[in-house]
Order: sequence, then structure tokens, then C-alpha cells
Amino acid sequence: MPPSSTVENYLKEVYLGVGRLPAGATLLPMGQLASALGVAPGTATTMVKALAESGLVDYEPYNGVRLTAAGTRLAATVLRRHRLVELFLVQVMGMRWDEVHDDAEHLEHVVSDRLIDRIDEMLGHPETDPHGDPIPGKEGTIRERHFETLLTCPVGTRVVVARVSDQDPVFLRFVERHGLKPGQVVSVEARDEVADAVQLRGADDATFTLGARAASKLLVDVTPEAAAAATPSSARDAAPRR
Amino acid sequence: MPPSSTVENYLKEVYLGVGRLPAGATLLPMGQLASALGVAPGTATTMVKALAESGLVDYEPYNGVRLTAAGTRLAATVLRRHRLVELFLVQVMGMRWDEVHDDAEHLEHVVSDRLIDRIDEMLGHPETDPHGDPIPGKEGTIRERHFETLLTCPVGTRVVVARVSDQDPVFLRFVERHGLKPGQVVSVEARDEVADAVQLRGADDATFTLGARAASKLLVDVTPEAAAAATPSSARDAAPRR
DNA sequence: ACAGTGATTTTGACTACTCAAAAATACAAG
DNA sequence: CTTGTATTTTTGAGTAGTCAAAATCACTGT
Ligand SMILES: [Mn+2]
Ligand SMILES: [Mn+2]
Ligand SMILES: [Mn+2]
Ligand SMILES: [Mn+2]
Repeated sequence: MPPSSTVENYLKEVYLGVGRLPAGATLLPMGQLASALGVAPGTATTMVKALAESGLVDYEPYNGVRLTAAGTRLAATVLRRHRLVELFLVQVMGMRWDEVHDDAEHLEHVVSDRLIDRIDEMLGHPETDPHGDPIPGKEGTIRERHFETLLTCPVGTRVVVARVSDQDPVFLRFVERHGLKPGQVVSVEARDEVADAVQLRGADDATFTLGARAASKLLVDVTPEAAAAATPSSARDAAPRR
Repeated sequence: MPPSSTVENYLKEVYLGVGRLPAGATLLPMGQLASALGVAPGTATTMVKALAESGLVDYEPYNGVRLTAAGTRLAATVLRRHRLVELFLVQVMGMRWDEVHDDAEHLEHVVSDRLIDRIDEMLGHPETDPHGDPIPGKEGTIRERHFETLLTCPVGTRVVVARVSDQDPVFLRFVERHGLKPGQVVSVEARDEVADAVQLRGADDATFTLGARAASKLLVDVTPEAAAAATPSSARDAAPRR
């Protein structure tokens, strides 16, 4: 009767996958879903047909899949559990932000409402997880803010890292080493289209270079208020979100 | 490759079931295993044969099942996770001792070694869980102490509750209300074989009666050292184990 | 219009776990 | 012995999820 872990994973991945779609598109191709879940394409097709039967997704053969309202609500609660757990592991258990994703991936399916509420309360009803991802509300409401990336933001202005859209531990440690955790300040010195690279100046005034691929994974807040509110200069560790 | 939750549950239940066997017996009847797991008898038989195939249990048809050394080791790590999680939920998350069992029942299958070590460390390598159940060591070592019960312990001496062998929330709350949590002191005033009841005097000097069935679920430490070390008189809440 | 290519769906099969009901077994009493 | 009862095992079947490989479809370029 409660949705299985498998169903929860499919719905979550549909939600995340649709979010990564090029502007305009709303249907996630089965191939992308399958590879995100690490299953064979045929498996995803079969499963999605069952989910459509249950009214959790809309499925258009050969076009792709999208969440229904019910599916979105469920995906949001899974995401809420995942992200609250991640933040809990970092904030309370003292784990590193690059090692919490795998644990959360399993815990998200078993933490009870009682426990997740307790965690939420203990953390003071946080709005984002350690990677800057928004934490859906208790009733399945998700407010996704729109951000620029280090590839698209204005050059020469101080911007604040808001979100890192890659869970790979190696990448996360790299990000941390360069002072690019959510809450930290950085500015784009220059962009070189040909070299496919971005010149950055961190809070410690050191400059370094990022490839375009990596730069596009760093979402930044370009509003002046954000830069003003951010930890002025002694930002060695990331400032906690709020 | 890692054991499934199902396998972990079977092994854990075999361990606990064998422990509850009448003195002398070492083989857990299939019927008991099946009902402990809430599964049909035939299901248990099939599963146990598979576990025997994997070398985790010894199975004697029509006689019952018992853990091998490998099976014991695995059961111990599951029990370790279960009990550390329970204590964590009480001590760190502030949950009540009567509501943690269900959460632990699910979490025991998904907490990583990293996380469980962290919990263990955070709790100061505790030896018992909130119900007085011993927490197996990291390497699968279990030291089960032998205890008397309120049905068998000497009359008139102060004894210390060591362990409560029933997870039912209603019973646990009853136990708490009467000051019988692990660590608390009590003494048997009298036993009435005919009435099937035990007269008790709690730390607050109030007396009350327990049926034999309930009394036998309260394991007590009868050594004088235990009574001396226990919270002398102002024992309103249970003293933390160590 | 049409062949080629890549994505998607279908098919057939397999694993893990489960149940209900029938068959077999153990054991205690007569 | 022999029968009755309770327990256990066997049988047949079903669900959830998965894969490999064959079949189908959509689309691109000619
Ligand atoms: Mn994550
Ligand atoms: Mn995250
Ligand atoms: Mn428990
Ligand atoms: Mn316990």
C-alpha cells in the first residue's frame, strides 16, 4: 500500500529529469530516465506504464513521461526526506557534504513522518540542503528559484554560489577546495569562449580557471542583496543557508 | 550481493527466537519463526532452505533452524544497527523509548557502516539500548548477561531493572509509569502463586501489583553492586545505561 | 519517397519473495 | 499397533522488478 522504494525512485528521477530538460520541453525521454535509474530501457518502459496506470505519471509512448499532480506530490515528499536527511547528516552528524548523498539515497525511503518532522524541527525548518537544493514543504510544495550559472552570469560582479548541481564526491571536494560552496562569494573575471573556460576570483582573492562544463554546474545568485548578505571575506567554510 | 532486508530479518529473528527457547533447546521450530516474521509457514520453510544453502543457518527438517557462525555474525550486525539506532533516536532525537522500535526496524537495513560508527561514537560506545538489550560489538560479538526476572528474583531485596523483554508501546509506557525502566530500583514485597501475582515496592515507596506474565518480562540485576550503583531514591526518570 | 540510424517498445525469461491449500510427517493417546 | 491432531513441507500460483535481444517506430538526410 505505501509506495515501494522503486516507485519512489522512479518518481523522484522523473521530477529531477524533467527539471534538467531544455527550455520548453516537459516530457522526459525514456532513455534518460532509464540511464538515470541505471536500468535497461525496456525496464523503464514497463515500469512507467504501471505508474501511468496508477495515475502517478502521464506517459506518451515514444515521447516520454511527466508527473501528474499526485506524482509530483509524492516526488516532493521523497525529495524532502532526501534533502532533510542530507542536511541532518552534515549539520548534526558532522559528515562531509560530499559523502551524505549515498546515505540519503537509502534513508529517504525509510525515515518515518515522525522522524522527518523531528529532523526538520531540529534543523529549524531549513529551506535548502547542503548542496543548495531547495527542501520541499511538508505538503509537497516546491519553490524552485531560478539562478544564473558561472557560465551565464555577469562578468566582474560579486555573485554568491547558491547551488551545486552535481553530487559526485570528487567534484564536490573540488568545489569546496576552491571556496565555491553555497553561500560563498566569487566573481567572474573573464570568459574565453574559444578556450571554453571561465576565469574566477574567489573570496581569498586568488584566481583560478574552470571549464565551461564545470562552470555550468555552479548556480549563482546575482542579486546585490545576496552579495551583501554573504560572509564578507573570512569565508573559509561555507555559510549555512537560510 | 549485500544481504537483502528479508535475509537480515530472518537471521535476526532466528537469533532472537533461539534465545527465547526453553532451556536446553537450540533449534527454533519453523512455526515460531514464521509467526515472528508474520509470514506463512511454507514461506519460512522455503526461505530457510535457501539460507541453509548459503551457509547462514543449519536446518533440520521437521526439527527447526539454528544460526551458523556466519549467520550469527550477520545477525549480530543487524542487531547492533537496530539497537544503536534505537538509542540514538532516544538520546539524540529525543523520541520516547516506546516509539523507537518501529523506526529502527526499517533503519537497521539501510544505515551505512560509516553512519553507524558515527552514531556509536556519538553515544560513547554504549553497551545497551533503551530497553536494556545488549548492543553487539563491531565485530559481531554479543555478550548476553543472564538475569533473574521479577518472578524469580529473591523477595525483599532491592534489585535493579536491567532489561525489558517486550517492545509493545502500551506495555513500555506502563513500565515507565511504574518506575520500572532499566536502571531503576524495585523490590519484590511478596509473591502469591495462587493469585499469579507479584507485590512490588518502587523507588518512591509506593507498592503495586504485577501479574506473573508481566513480571517475567522484567529482567533484573540482583547483585548488591548494581543496587548500590543505581540512582539512590530520586529516580524519577531512568538512569542512562552504560 | 526511402533507407539508415538511434531510440523505444515488446517479448520471453529469470530472481526473490510470498500465499493458500494439499500432502506428508511427527507424536501422543488409546 | 492405530488413529487423531498439530506441525511442517510441498505444490502451484502470483506479484514486483529486472534483463537481453528482437521488433518497431521516429526522424534525418538524400
Ligand atoms: Mn543527494
Ligand atoms: Mn543534495
Ligand atoms: Mn527494537
Ligand atoms: Mn530495543
